[in-house]
Amino acid sequence: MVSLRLITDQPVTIADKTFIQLRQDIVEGVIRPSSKLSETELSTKYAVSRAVIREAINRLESCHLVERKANVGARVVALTQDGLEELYQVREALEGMAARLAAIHMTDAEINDLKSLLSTHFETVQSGETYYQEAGDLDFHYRIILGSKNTQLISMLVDSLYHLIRMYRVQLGMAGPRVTTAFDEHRHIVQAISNRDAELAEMLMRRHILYTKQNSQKTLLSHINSQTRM
Amino acid sequence: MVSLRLITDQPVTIADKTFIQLRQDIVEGVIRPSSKLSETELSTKYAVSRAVIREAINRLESCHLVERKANVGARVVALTQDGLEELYQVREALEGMAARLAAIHMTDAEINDLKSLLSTHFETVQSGETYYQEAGDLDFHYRIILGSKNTQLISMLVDSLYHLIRMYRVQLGMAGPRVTTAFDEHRHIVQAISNRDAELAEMLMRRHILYTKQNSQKTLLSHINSQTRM
DNA sequence: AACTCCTATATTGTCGACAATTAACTAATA
DNA sequence: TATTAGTTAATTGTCGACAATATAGGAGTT
Repeated sequence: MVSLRLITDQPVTIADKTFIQLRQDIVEGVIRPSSKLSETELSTKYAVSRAVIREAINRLESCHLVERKANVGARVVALTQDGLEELYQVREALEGMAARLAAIHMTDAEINDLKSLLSTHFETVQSGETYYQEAGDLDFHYRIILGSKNTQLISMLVDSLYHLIRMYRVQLGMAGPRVTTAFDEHRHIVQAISNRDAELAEMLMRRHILYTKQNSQKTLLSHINSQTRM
Repeated sequence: MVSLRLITDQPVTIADKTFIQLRQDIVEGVIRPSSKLSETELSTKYAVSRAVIREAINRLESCHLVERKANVGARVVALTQDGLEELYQVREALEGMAARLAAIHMTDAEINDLKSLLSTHFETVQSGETYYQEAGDLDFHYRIILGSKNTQLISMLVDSLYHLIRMYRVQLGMAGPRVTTAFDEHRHIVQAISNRDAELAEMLMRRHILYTKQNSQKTLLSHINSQTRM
């Protein structure tokens, strides 16, 4: 139904697996930001042919995880404050629209699932654990994104933007203290979707992402200050 | 500065040229929608190796101009009403944000250029020619998009979304009667940007795109009705 | 010593061939 | 006749080799 081959179906071809492996290694910093990607080196390292590596690198370029120059080669993107800012601006626009469309297109059953997911999170918060867990937060956002039923939108967010954001999160250690506040924001968004108030859902989602951005930037700044260089 | 290698720099490699040629042929309907892209066939047709064709097809997939299935092959996307709807939803979100950012980041010189571009268009309208010319309209939108100074945003709009939209326009013959009204909308957007009113600029751009969408859908509908199938 | 030009080396770009998979066709059976 | 299994043909996936380009280093000159 949706074209997210790499999400719904498991990878079938060597190039698929290599692409996913490379992406993971880049996102998690095994391959450092700004470092060069030598095709021959990687082909021996991952035990595949250069053609496979080339295809993987091409796909990574489409995700904006690496940058290529003709006849020179590919480098992993650098992590900069401007880059993070740009990312969150795009995310605000796209995911705001996703929330708007989700309020229109999600089925009642899907909305109920979303509510029960929120309840589970609420219990987690009450039990003292930090709510803003990677997995839980991602689950929440993914459901709304998928709820938009817009394949273009879904693909842009899930296939590229989220991996880049995760790269910043993982490598600059952005756990953040936004524990209970984020939960309330989530709750209000779900309420708006449940009321089929598309306008409000978009607005609340955009504000939620704006807050998240400000928090991330603070974390990034302190991270830069604590290091000599990045 | 900006990563738009294929926009700013001219293509240097055979794969670049082939990609651009293939993209043009798909957008302009030389290669029909929903038709299969045989690698061997294309490699003989364009007189390049299969590896080059494969790389081109991979890039086309990233632009959402073709869809691939592993071990089966690639097909040109189909032109559907839902597809057009999805496209315009994404465009509204992204280009609205672009207008917002342009109001913040465009230099005074760039804004003046935009104003003089508008004046040129005004004269064209007065002289009786239709304003909503492909070239003029595109020029206007591109300047605002580039004015956002957000490379992610720019890349998404210029490298993929706009080619898809143009594919619909060209193949379904959407010239549209939105002649002078579109001009007024453009004028108001420029005014908002000139006033550095980011909020208003985004809102006006979104409405402008919404109008364009409704117009396109009307054209598409009548196009479908005049044909037995599409 | 600084600069330019040239050469050598390493890396990317391109190609044709082989391997693996899918789709179509045929034949056999219920 | 419909269905299933097997076989064949065609297409895609993968690979290693060769060609073209860029970077680095050294020789020569001012």
